[in-house]
Amino acid sequence: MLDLGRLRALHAVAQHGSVGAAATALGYTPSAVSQQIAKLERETRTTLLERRGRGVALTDAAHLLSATAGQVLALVEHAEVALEEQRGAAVGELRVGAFATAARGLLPATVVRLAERHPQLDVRLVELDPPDCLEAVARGELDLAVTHDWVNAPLAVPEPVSRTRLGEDVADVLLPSAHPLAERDAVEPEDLAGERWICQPEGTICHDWLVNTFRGAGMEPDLAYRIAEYETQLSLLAKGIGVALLPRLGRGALPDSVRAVPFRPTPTRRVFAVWRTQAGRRPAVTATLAALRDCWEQRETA
Amino acid sequence: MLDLGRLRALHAVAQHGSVGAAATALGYTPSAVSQQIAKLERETRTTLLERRGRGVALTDAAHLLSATAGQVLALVEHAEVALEEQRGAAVGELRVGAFATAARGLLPATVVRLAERHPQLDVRLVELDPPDCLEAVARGELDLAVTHDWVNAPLAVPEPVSRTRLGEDVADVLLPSAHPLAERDAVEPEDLAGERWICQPEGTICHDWLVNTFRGAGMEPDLAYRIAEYETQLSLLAKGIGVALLPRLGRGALPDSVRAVPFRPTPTRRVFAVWRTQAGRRPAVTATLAALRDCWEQRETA
DNA sequence: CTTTTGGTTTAGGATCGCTACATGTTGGAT
DNA sequence: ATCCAACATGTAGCGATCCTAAACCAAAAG
Repeated sequence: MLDLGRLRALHAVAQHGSVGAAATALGYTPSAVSQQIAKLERETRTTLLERRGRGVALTDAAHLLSATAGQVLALVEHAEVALEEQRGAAVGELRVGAFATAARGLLPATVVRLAERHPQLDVRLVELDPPDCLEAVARGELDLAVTHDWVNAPLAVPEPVSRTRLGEDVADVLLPSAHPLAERDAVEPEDLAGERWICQPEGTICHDWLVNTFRGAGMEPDLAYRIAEYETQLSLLAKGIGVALLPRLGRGALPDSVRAVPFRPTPTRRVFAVWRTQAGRRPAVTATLAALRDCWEQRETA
Repeated sequence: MLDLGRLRALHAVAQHGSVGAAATALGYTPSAVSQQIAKLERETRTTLLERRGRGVALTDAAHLLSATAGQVLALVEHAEVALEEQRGAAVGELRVGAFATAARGLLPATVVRLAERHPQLDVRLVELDPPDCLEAVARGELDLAVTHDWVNAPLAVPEPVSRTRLGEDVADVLLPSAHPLAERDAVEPEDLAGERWICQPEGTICHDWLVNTFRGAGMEPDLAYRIAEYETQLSLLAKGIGVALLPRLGRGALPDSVRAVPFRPTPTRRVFAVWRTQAGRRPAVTATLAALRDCWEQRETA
């Protein structure tokens, strides 16, 4: 493998026409340049310089080599500049995870905003449950994730992971419009005894919250429909065959056939962004955090 | 000015995925590679590697730098080749890969011939399966490789790789001399129903060919002995406990206790030499191709 | 001839870059 | 819970490298 310094020496001689001039240009003594080129000749087993009168002339091989050396040097210089530029710019691939609701209600806007601000950034999004999010981030499979917790199960982030709170997400009870309670200001567990619930599968926060709260009131909710998909839940609601507890985040506009009524006590979960602390210095990560916060604000004011 | 050696180290880490693998590929210790990259980081005032679990991950800057490093290395290699070409002599190190049979039956003669004709040439030989051969050549870890395909799985060479056909290799059935079919002119699958086969492991061409051909005739071969090593196969044959399908290339003289009988349909594979197209102008490569062709001829006439 | 200009060689000291070995983590196996 | 294997990094030291300085050589100019 040819040495870059020697190539530079040859190139300088080609450009400046003499060993001395090249040496001055490079800040060396002529001796150094002469030695470098002698080494290059030994390495390539080629004659590069020929004495011509008092000066030197380049052989064909030297011209050839000098030409590619010029390209190489330009490339390397370009790379150095690019590095400098890139320091502070958000570029590259960023793998983001988010729980389903956030993936629906928060991330699309964030991805669009990032694409506007940082066209060099390539955001990959994957929907993932909160515990998986955290693991994936810790393992480095994700660069950043949006996750949540709630009071009964606070989020414990492992050592090398940082987090920041984006805000709080409140869940309401969704009722068919024809339901007797549909126009109430708020409802409590006691009001909803005997209802058939549309609920996410076991292990999700909505499920746990519901079961917990009802048991706290000495009751057991009837979880008749275990549905993971948001649209499915909505169409069950629209048919009027059950009630549901659904977070505001990512809920969108409700059809006329469904009403949202606040629940007491208020089901609240805290939404976080998490990332490997080490990667926090990546401009791409800080830019995404900023975009997430912006989009969260915008959502709240809307 | 960035140092080429350090760029190469970074590029190797990017390609091989770990410091250790890169070190092996470059012929250094992991410590050396680690130090090189640490220096590169200091030079560029950039973080390039991040510890991730037991291994490392490249930062955005590192990916960027590695990409241009790849270009630079390609350019430099191109320049080296051009120089050598200009000189016209086959010299330097030439890393050659070959599948097992060729490594046994073709390469030894080739290496000897090359050593006679081009004493300056330093040939390194490594036995490698065909798919690995192709990859290694494409990645530049080998300068040239001898590989093969067969009709059911034609060889697809990636873009920057060239190939030339050396010839065809035919496989025969090997039978114990005492076998009733041992003196036949040819045998067919039907003749060999119920035989216990000595065969190479799954994934090898002999194995696939055998299974394919028998299934085409509505039968299933009984692959009783899965042996990779040629000598072991031969000694099993000599014991008379099975039959085998073995290519003529690299077979050598058979002991009296074993007979070779042609098979119908004839199992044929095409043997190729492959090399990076760019390196094809290296005299060392063309000289080796010539030597390979010569030795193949000689083998056929023998 | 001598001088001037320019390149090469040699000697020597600073630095570099490698290896060997020790250390620190992590993740899987017992 | 504990050990072990895999992997990366830190340290010390030795040999190679690369520079400068100074001597040396060769060609043109006076």
